[in-house]
Amino acid sequence: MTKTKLTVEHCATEVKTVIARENRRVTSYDVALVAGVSQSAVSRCFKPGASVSKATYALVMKAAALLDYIPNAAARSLITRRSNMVALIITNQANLYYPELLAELSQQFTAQGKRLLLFTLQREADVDRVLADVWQFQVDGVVAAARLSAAHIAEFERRRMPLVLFNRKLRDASVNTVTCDHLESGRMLASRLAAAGHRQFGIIAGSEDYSVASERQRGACERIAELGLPTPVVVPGAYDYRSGALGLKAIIAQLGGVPDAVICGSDVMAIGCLDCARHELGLDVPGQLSVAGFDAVEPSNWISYNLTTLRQPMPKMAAAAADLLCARIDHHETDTERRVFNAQFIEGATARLTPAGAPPALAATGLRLPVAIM
Amino acid sequence: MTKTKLTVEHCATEVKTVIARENRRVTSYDVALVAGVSQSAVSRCFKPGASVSKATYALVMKAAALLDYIPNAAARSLITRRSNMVALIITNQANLYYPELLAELSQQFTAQGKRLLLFTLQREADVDRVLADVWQFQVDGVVAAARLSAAHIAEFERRRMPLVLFNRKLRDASVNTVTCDHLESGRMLASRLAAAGHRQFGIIAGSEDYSVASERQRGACERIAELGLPTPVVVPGAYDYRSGALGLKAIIAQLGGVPDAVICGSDVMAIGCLDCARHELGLDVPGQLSVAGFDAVEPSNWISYNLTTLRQPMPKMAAAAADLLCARIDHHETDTERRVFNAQFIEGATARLTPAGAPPALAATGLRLPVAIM
DNA sequence: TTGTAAGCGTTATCAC
DNA sequence: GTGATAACGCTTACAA
Repeated sequence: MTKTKLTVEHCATEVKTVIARENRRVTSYDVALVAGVSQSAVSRCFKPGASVSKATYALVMKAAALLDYIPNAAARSLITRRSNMVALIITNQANLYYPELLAELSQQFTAQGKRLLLFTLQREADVDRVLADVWQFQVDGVVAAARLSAAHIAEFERRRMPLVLFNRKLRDASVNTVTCDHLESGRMLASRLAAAGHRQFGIIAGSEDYSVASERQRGACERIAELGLPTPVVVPGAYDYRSGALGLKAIIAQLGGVPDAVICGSDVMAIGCLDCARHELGLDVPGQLSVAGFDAVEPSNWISYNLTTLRQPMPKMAAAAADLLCARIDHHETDTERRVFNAQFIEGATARLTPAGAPPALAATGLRLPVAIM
Repeated sequence: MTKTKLTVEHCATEVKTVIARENRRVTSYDVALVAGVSQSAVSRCFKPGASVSKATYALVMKAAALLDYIPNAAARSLITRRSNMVALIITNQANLYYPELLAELSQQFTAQGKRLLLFTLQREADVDRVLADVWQFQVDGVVAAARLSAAHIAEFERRRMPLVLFNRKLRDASVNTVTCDHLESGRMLASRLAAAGHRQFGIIAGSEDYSVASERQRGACERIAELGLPTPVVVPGAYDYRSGALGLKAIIAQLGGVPDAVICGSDVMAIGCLDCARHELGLDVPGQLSVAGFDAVEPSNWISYNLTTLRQPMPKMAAAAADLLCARIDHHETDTERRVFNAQFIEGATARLTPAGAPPALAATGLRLPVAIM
C-alpha cells in the first residue's frame, strides 16, 4: 500500500516518453529535471574542470545515462565559437597516392579533440567552389593539400581562419606550411646518380600545377646543370602509372636512344616507367637504365620493384600540420612558420648507385633480392 | 559642398569596423542593417526557394558580399536539426587499401549537399570510443565501413540515426547495407579455377574479424567441397603484403608441396604471394602455381602483376550507400534495404584459366603481356 | 557550489 | 512579400 516512490529511474522513463511524444531531442533541461538540479548544473558537469560537487555530478551523470543524453555540439559551438572540426581540403589524387596522410592527420587531430571534415577536389581548380562551403561549416581551421591562390590566402586572413598548407608553397605569403624539401630531394637524387656515373638523364615531370613534382624536377635539373652534365630530356606526366610508360617512350624518342637514368616525379610514374622498360622494352634495370622515383609509396617496397626512391616522413609531417594548426586555434599563436622536412634516401635496386665497373656495394645486392630455395 | 550620401558601401565599411572592434562574427542582422531590411528578409534570401522580391534579394546579396557574410551552419542546424554532415566510420586499413572509396563517397555526398566528417579507427575495436563522438557532432547519418555489434546497431535505432553499413554484414538486424557478394565471389573464383583443372587449393584468409575476407574464403571452400576436390589448406593472413609470402610458405609447409592454386583474401596478399612465389621460391606463375586475389586494386593491374582477381564496383557501391542514406535523411524513408553487388571477374595472367594442355584462350595470352621491341 | 538569465545566429510562425 | 517574435540547446557571467 506504499505510495509510489518517485525514483530517478521512474522519472527518467516518464520524461523519455514525453520527449518521444513531442518528437524532440534530449536536452540538458530534461537531464536537469530528472536529476533535480538546474540546467546550468548539467552543463557544468559536461565541462571538463568546472566546479561541481561530487554528489551533483553523480546525480547528473546518472540521469544523463538514463536519458541517453549527449551535449549538442552545434549549440555548444554557437556560443563557444569552436566547432572542434578542421577542414581537410585534399585532391582525390593526393588521397589516392598518399592514403596514409589521411590516417595520420585524422589521428593527430583526434588526439587534440578535433575531427576532420572532408573536402575533396576533383581537380585543383575546384578550390573556389569548395571554399564557400568551408566558411559555412564554421570549422576551426583548415589543412589544405591543394593549390591555393594568393587571393584565397587573403580570404583566409580576412576571415581569420587558421590555415596550414601541406606540401604546397606560395611565394610572398606568410602562411603556415609543412613541406618536404622537394627541391633538395631532386638535387640529392641527381647527385647520387651522377656520382655513380650517369650522364644523360631523362625526367618525367608532374603536371605543371602540382608544385611537388615540378620542384623535384627543378632540383634535379639544377644539380645536373651544376655538374656540367648534358641537359636532361624533360617530358610531362600526369602523376599516374600510365605516365611512366608514356614518359619513358617519349624520352627515348626525343633522345634517339635510352638515357642513363630516368628520374620520375613520383613513385607511381617510376613504377610505370620501370614496368615499361623491363617488360615492354626488354631493358635491364638497372643494368642498362636506372630508374628512380619519389615518395616511397607502399608498392615501391614490393619485391618486384624495390624502387630507388626518397621517402617523405609523412607521420612527422602530419603531426607538424596538426601542431601548427592547433597552436593557432587553441593557443592563439599568430606567427606563421614553415616546417620543412628532409626526405630520406631509399637505395632500392632500380638504380645503379656505384660507378660502373666498381664492385657493387652491399646495398646494391639488396637484402630483399630473390633467393631461390630448394 | 554636398552632404555625404550614405551609400550602401559606406555603411558596409562602417559596420565592418564596428564588427571588428567588437570582435564578433558577421551576422544576418549586420547584413539587414546595411541592406535596410529586416533580419528575416536576409534569412529568406539564403534559403533556396523562399519568397523574396527581386529588389530585396539584390539589395541583400550586395550587402552580404560587402560584409563577407556567410550563414552560420551551426546556428542553422540548431533550428533545422540538419547539420548536412555525414559521419564516415572507417578503419585505417580500409582507407589504405581502398582509397577510391573515400573519393567516391565524398563526391556522392557532396552532390547531395552533405559533407563527410571523418572517424578513423586504428582497430575495429575502437568503435565504442568513436561512437560517443559521432553522437555529439549531430551528423545527419552514418556510413560505417567497420564492424558494428548488435548493441551498436540498437543504439543507432534508439537515437534514430540513419545508418548504412558498407561491406559489413550483421545477422538478424534490419539495417541498410551495401555489400559486394563476397561469398559468391569466392565461389566463382573457385569454380573458374576448378574448371581449369586445379585440384589442390591453398587459401590465405583475412583476419577473423573482417567479414569480407572470411566470406570469400567460405565461398571458395564451399564450392571446392561441392566439387569433391581435396580439402584446401587454409592459413590466416593480416590482409597485407607480408601475409601473402608468409601464407604461401605456410601452405607449402603444411601441404608438403606446392598447391595447384592459391586464393588470397585480398589483392595485396595475392601480390605478396605472387612475389614470393616468383622471386623467392622461383616458381613459375601460372605455370606451376596459380595465384588469385580479390578487389582489383590499382597495382593488380600493373604489368608486373596483371593479377587474376575480382573487381568490386566501388563507384556504384558508394553511390548506393549515398542513395540509401539520403533516402532516410531527406525523404524519411523507413524501410531498410540490402543492396548487393556482384564482383566482376578480371582474368589477368596469374592463374591458368583453361585446362592444362588445352590451347591457351586469347585472354590467357593477355593484351598486356610483355612484348619485346627492337 | 548552485541557480538565474542573457546571449550565440539562425529558421519558422505568424500577422500585416 | 515583409517584419516582429519565438524557438533551437547550449555556455557563461553574475548573484545568491
